[in-house]
Amino acid sequence: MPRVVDHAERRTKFIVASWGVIANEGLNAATLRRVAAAAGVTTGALTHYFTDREALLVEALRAAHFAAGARMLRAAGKLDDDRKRLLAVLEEALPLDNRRLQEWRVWLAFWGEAVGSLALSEENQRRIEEWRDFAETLVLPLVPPGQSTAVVAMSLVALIDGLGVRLALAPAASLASERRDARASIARAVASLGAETTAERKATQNQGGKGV
Amino acid sequence: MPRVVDHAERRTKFIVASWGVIANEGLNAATLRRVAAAAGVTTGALTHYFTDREALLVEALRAAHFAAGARMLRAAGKLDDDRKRLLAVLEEALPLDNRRLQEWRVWLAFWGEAVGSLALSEENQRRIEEWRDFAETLVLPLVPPGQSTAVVAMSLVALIDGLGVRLALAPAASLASERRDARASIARAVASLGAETTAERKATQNQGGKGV
DNA sequence: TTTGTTATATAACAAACGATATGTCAAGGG
DNA sequence: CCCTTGACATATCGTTTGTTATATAACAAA
Repeated sequence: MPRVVDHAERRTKFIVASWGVIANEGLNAATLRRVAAAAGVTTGALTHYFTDREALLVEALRAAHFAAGARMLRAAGKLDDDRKRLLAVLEEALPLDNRRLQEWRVWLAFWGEAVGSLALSEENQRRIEEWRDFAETLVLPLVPPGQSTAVVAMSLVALIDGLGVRLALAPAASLASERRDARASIARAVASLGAETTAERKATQNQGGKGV
Repeated sequence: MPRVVDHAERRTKFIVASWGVIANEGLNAATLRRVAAAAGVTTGALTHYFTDREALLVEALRAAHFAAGARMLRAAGKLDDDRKRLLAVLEEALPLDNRRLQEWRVWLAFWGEAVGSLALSEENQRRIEEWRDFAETLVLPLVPPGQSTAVVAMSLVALIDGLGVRLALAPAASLASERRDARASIARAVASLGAETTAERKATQNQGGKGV
């Protein structure tokens, strides 16, 4: 009897609409009216699928985390070599295209707001821990015996976060060159990581091969 | 004839009050009424010193940048050794005490809002460039001849930003251990920076003057 | 004391917000 | 054909916001 629609499809439509508003106009601009308008409907439709504004925003953040996590797992699965896999995942994490740039701006907006909101800070903390654990497994076979895997992984994660923030805030004019520098930065970090284990045995190979 | 007050002192009082509100309750909570109450006055006093809410916030951001910059310059001036100076400045940049933690949370809040506001993004961009230029001058004597100074500096700045974000968002329970890891992370980064220049060329043995 | 000027409190107001209630239309089973 | 049910638009309420206007208090000079 009821008029039938795809609930999941509607919800993701609103999620995507809220991503666009947040990334382009900031989290404050993501009002119920504004998000509904961006999705081409009115607030009546939006409140039909999300009880609260906060529920919408938390789900938007969660969905962004999930999408990014899925992409990174896919990037990791393609490669066999440990160092190449690490590099591929780190590159996948950076905002090197517009979709990922939007994602980073969404995260950035939520980070600022996470201070005052318990639900947001918990969701953020969850993502941070997952991302760090994943990085540790990737880094494990590459870390030299004398060093702490946790510290090495934390350093790489922090490097990605810092580069991501920088790219997310970069003006459009300098975005291309900043992206180039960011890729060179993580290439250097991964190369110097190997230099103390494998490359030291092979001696002098990566000096001209990968340096930028 | 006029009733005389110290204008600069009043303005900084409001700036400091807004820092506290932003760091503890988020940027959205930093309304005129809330900031005025945190400063112990009403909105009438606040609007007497700042034309806009935006003017107050921009000045709060600018003042936070200025305070941090002054601290880092002071940290740099104390030391002569290049590597020690770099490490000291990087440690000074991290949120290792409550005052700096508050500062980082203020920045984080503004980063999220900078997307939608031209004035905020410009002020942010200014600070990012100054910080990068400063890092380049510190890194210059330590970077090996084959590598790009800009990339090395960018890597270190990104590392600091990533660690700072992580610490700014860390729950109070794990803050102490996270701070320890962060210090280990930058110590490792600075040490590995020297390892590729002086140590590699001089065979890692005899370094009386400039050793780690 | 008087007077003029500034600092601050108080009050008012329109705009925008989240939330909710109500109305309307579409779709299918009886 | 009717009637139920869900999807959605529209309208409204109470609250909070930034901003502005007005009133009061403080204070220095005349």
